[in-house]
Amino acid sequence: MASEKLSILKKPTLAEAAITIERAFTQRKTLIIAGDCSVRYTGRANSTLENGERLLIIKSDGSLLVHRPTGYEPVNWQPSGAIFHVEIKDETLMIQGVRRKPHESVKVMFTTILTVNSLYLKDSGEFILHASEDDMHRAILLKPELFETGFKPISWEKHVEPGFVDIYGEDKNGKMVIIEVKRKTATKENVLQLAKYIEPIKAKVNREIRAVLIAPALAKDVQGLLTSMGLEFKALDPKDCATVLKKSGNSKLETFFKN
Amino acid sequence: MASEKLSILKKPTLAEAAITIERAFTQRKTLIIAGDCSVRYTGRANSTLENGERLLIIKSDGSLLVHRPTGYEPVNWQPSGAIFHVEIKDETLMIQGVRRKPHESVKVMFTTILTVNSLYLKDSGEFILHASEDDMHRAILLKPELFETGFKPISWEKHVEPGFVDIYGEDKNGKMVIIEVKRKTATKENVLQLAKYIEPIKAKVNREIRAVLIAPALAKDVQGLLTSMGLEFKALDPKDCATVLKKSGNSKLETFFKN
DNA sequence: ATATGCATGTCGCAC
DNA sequence: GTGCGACGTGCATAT
Repeated sequence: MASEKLSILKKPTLAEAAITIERAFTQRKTLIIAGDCSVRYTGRANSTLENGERLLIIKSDGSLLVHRPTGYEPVNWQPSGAIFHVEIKDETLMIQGVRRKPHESVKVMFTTILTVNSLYLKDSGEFILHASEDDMHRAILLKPELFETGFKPISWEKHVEPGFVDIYGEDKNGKMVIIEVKRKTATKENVLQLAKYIEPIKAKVNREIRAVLIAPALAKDVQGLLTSMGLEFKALDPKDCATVLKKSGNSKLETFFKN
Repeated sequence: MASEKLSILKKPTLAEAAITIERAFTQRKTLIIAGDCSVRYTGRANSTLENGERLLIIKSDGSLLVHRPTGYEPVNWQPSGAIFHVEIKDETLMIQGVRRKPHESVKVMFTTILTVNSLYLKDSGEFILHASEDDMHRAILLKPELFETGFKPISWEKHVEPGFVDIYGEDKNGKMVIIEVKRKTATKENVLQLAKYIEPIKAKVNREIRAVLIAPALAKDVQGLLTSMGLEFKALDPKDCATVLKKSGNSKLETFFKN
């Protein structure tokens, strides 16, 4: 009973709730509390949230979420690493999560509690995401003609002041190519970023350089800026890159990485 | 009974769960489901999550969250606006949330369900956040000596190619001042951004210009870059700005905005 | 509708 | 620890 996998309270008193909550903390369970509360945050900024019915979720790693009945994002939160404290005072159940570095605190004050769910969740399932920017890098390294026939990648994620270059190599004429990859429609910012990367390289190596932005699309008004700065654009869909990787597996890629 | 504010199932069968879930959708309630599931996402990218015990939250506005037992962020999600579909097949309860624009889908397949909470949440409490970057703008406009005695702001959020300038004005000697405000430690990126902005302005107006970065702090290695580009830095804490605004209220600020 | 920039962004990775 | 950039970023705002 003390260590049941699952305990649920329906409309408990604050005192009853407090006991289950405390126990959940010591047993490192996941807590879900629904009820009428106000919230106060102090830390990197300050915020107040007046009374209303919300969901409070506290995980065993010390992360905290306050969710209103609408919206994808939590209205208040604490990333993992917080330490919690519970107390009842003046007909109010207060749960406080405190975190250092940065120092910040979320206080949730409940006046009424609808439910408390305390449960032990076991989860070791693997999560895999495809079609990231990194997948695009790998796909281009694996199959350089995704960019251009004759392109030979030489290096990737290369550190050059003032930052990193995603991929660089040589085209079929031996001209140096610098590639910046984006998984979303490329913006003005991205163009400026690429421009600022190539400037010092141009200054250093005394060769002609092609600077290429690879992305699924280009923002509408950016085309002009791009060409005026002497940069190139090549359309490429991250999903297509994921497909390429899927087809050829990782073995060939590892060979590439080794040399 | 049909429209109870709060219904909770403990270790229901999939069929029992499905009924409560369907009802929650039609009644626009908030759903919390805990159980063993796998998840599949298709849309801007693709992802798979193998079996494990998680929390699924579905709100009445069509937002969806899948939370693992650790971590602040949901492992899978759907922003508000999704439409849901429930079905049981092959000993599996599948909940699918589909959204258009962009077209994407999250499928959660439950093999076991620990709990279902279906609840109606009423929340009209006001949320107020202090110490945003916008608060910093307003504080400087209201009390220019936060930057420098004798500074006279002229405009803010002014559009100048290739972007916006946060605040501009004149110092006590009548020299033009361009200010970029950041609420966090300023990075190399921020410095370069400011540099990019002032170049075209310098070219246009044929006057000397002071370019100032205002932020709570400066990243370690950036000081050199900053001075080498002829930019200035002024430390300012967003929290202090919030205090300034709190003290003087908004009336004076509105007067400023009017003129 | 698209573009642009902030966020208590969070998170992971390199130095 | 700090710096730096990606993220299925989400979100509001201005055009």
